[in-house]
Amino acid sequence: MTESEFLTEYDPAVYERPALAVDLVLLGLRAGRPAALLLKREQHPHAGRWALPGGFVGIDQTLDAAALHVLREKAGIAEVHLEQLYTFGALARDPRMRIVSVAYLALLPEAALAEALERAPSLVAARIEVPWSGEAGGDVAAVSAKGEVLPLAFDHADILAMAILRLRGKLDYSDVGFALLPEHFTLRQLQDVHEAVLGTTLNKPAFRRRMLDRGWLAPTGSREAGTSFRPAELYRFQPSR
Amino acid sequence: MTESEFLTEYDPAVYERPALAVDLVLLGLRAGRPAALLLKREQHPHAGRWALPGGFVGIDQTLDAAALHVLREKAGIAEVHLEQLYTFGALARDPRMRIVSVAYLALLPEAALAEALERAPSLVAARIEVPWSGEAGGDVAAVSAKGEVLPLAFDHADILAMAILRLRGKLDYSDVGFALLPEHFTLRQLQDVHEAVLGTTLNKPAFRRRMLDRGWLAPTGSREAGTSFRPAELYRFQPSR
DNA sequence: TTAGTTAGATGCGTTTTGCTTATAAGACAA
DNA sequence: TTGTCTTATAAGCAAAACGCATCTAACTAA
Repeated sequence: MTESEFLTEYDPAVYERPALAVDLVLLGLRAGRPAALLLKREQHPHAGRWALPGGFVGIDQTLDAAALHVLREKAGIAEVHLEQLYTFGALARDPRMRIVSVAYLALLPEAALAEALERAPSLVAARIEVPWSGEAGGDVAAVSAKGEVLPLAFDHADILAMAILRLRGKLDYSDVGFALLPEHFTLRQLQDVHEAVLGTTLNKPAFRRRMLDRGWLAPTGSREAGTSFRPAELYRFQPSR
Repeated sequence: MTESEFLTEYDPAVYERPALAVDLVLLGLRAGRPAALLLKREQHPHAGRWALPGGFVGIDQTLDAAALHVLREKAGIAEVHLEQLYTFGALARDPRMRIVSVAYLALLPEAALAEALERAPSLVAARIEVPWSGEAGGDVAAVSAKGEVLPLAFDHADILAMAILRLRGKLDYSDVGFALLPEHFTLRQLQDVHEAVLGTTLNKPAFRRRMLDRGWLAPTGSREAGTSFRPAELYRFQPSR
């Protein structure tokens, strides 16, 4: 959009249009590490490689709706944090035809991740390793539970890298961290989420203070159960006062 | 992109595709306030309203290339900071047909902004006002030099809002601020940029210390000229050490 | 020389942060 | 019942960051 001359002269049928798709990074934590849900490609191109779940954008579908559709149909989940990441438009992203893809980031609490794995058996959770090269964030690697490096299809390594980097960047000034936790959680669990995403360890008292001072945490009054030591207070996320 | 079944069954010719465009927020500072370059629409729809310069994405054009093309053709500039902002895909953004638009943010130093106004006489610089509603950032308003509120076309108010918000968010942890300055600049000019973007005043000694400690500033040894008072040291931006 | 103006530096109290240490609360075993 | 183990939570303190007022430097203009 879009100057007048351009559009009035523009006949939609004349110019070939790129196909438009969405790709979803379904991100959660497994064993204290970031993990994404991937699908093994059976057909060419990139048969045998691992891809993000995705789908085309219908002519009467918003981008968000297309992403939600993929979330429901391919992962069997809804009700998770979903945000647009970035749009990838390299010419040869897909060897078959020109496809521009709007990447989305979905954040799954552990339960949602397990549920997705159950409902969609073709999905596999792969640990995502991001070398801490300063801030640049070099090449990511997807690693299976057995420790094998999974080759990624298309430009999906770039998309995964951007997802992790975005998450890292937003973590301590926004409330995205809570999207990876169940409704009730302890401060230690919240810190584990931050440490997993950042790939570092954090100072416990400082982290507690910072989080409590934010005003986002409401104590529930109850405590975690099943520990063999002092149980921690359970908190709820309370959006901005 | 995109599961195998989906794609092999997908015949590009069968499904109607959204048109794909780019829209550019050409942002600079005028008289200490953020300003964007807008075009008055002459034709329907939204004739008489003001729009961001934009254009369609060619089938053999990357998104960045399409944005650069608009930058050169419609504003007569190149060599400015250009980054992808967000992709807008509401169904009725454009009443004529379904157009998905990838928004880009270009940051123009004062000289580039003036140059664009000269080379593309149809462009008008409009001050962008963003109410400081917490962080949410309510409706933006584009205001002409004469103080008139310019009605914006399509969803371009949303795009402008996102541009300003993104800039505010990145300002103090990234180096985007320098993209709005000439090669040599004083600390006061840098502070003016930050104050203009944030819409607040900043503490001078604290700002100086913070900026100098970042290690991004290299003193040139020369000083500004033409002042009727003590001239300030000129600095250069030196990317990350 | 003096007044006016802004650059740049200094000093200091307050707040934030990192880190260490102490106390509290539960399970469990003796 | 009591002591031990483990983690939660709180308290204390030094270092760093920050906000703010003030002081000095450098230049023009009269």
